[in-house]
Amino acid sequence: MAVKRSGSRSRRSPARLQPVQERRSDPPPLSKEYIAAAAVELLDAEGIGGLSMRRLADRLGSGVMSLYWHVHNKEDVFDLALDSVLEYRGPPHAAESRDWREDVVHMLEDWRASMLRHPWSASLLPRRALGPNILARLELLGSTLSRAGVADTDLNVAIWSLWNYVMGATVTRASFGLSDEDRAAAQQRLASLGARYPTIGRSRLLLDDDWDGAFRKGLDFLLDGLAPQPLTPRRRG
Amino acid sequence: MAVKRSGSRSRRSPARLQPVQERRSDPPPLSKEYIAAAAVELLDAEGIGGLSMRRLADRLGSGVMSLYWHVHNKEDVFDLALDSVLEYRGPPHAAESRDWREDVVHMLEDWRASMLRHPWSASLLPRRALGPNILARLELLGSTLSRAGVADTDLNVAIWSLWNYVMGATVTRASFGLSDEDRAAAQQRLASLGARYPTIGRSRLLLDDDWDGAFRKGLDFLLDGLAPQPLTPRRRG
DNA sequence: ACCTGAACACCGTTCAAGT
DNA sequence: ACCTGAACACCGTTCAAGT
Repeated sequence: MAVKRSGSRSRRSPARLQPVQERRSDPPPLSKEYIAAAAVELLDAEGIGGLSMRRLADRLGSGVMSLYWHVHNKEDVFDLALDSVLEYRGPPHAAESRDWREDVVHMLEDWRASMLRHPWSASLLPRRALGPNILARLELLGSTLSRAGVADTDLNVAIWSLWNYVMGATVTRASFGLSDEDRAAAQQRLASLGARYPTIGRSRLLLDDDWDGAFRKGLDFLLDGLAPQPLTPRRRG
Repeated sequence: MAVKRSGSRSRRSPARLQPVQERRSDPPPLSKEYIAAAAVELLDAEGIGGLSMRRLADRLGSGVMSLYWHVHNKEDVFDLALDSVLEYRGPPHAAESRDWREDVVHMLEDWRASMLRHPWSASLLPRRALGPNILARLELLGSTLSRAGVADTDLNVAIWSLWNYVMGATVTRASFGLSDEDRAAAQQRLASLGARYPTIGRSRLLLDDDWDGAFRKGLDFLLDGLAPQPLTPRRRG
């Protein structure tokens, strides 16, 4: 039974120094986190065009303008949604971390996978705001590379190269991976223009769909270059 | 005398763009190309949020709905604008082409530069539609790599890896390169959270601004990997 | 074939006000 | 501190109609 909170209001005992406990009322409290979560749901369900402040408020059971108490504007909502989708728990057995390269690959594959799970995140991508989860990923990437022996002077280049590659791969994949028949149609169009585009027509560029494999291969090339001498992993005991 | 036009829309807010310059008083032809050109101007001047169908029509001196005869919808306008900005004349002395690697680097640096000249293009990026200029670039890239000796089975991976890298670098650069003080502020914030992000705080990741150098370096690593043995250019005669 | 205004169903955000 | 509705200044696109 949904006992209305309004009734229990009078029952409020003047409990002494109540810790900052939040009351769970049926109209939810409306916090930044809660707004972000609802935005992600909406974006997942309706895509990037489906998120409006009104619809978001609707979903949260609040008035539209209530959102603006917690959030600066719609851009802010996008920033929150993007970052909230990029939490990272770290590579497996991080404590032991016997192979830095394996760790880096795990981090970057997870990054890409997290975004592809929410394809709208790719189209949000050129954003100035770096949320805590994104920063944490950059930090972890940087510290791992650093521990692996990348010199301080090369560290930023290494981080940005890898970041760029991951972002580009994600954006591309999000663009072209959507629909098989779309891609087939595009390749068809390409073939019909065969004279103009012989090479990519022949190679069936738009039909090739080993995206994961291609991602991994390019990543390996980058890593080969960024840490030329294959450092032996930290020797154990 | 452009009586009809100036008369009808005299209620104007004070600061409009380009008051008299392009009022040629000729009836504008209104073609796809013309619309694309106007869209690019508008996007350059006002950014991605500044392009609306109404404003575009205004700039073209036509009614809003006239656009829809030439264009399917607003997405279509974005596609046209993006592609129109990506024309490529080819590498220098293409006919002689003594060094494939030099050519590829030129193509990709030009690609990135073209987009950075119109920063809105980066935020348009995850698009399904490949216009003729984009396809021409892909074709030229593919054929150059192929001539350089990249095996057919590796060609798509090579093309996509390079494309991904370029797109990612462009998107990132467009995001963070905008304002110096923004970046300084962000790095400042990072420093204040120094405990949480020691590595990228120390490396001053957000302040590093040798974007061009970093781009070139990562690109070289990729090219090293994609064409491992430095093939001598096709012997002539 | 090409262009048009009016109308519809939306937007994000400001503001003054309510608790 | 937190939430609200009304109002403003916009949107993209459908439609029926005009040349």
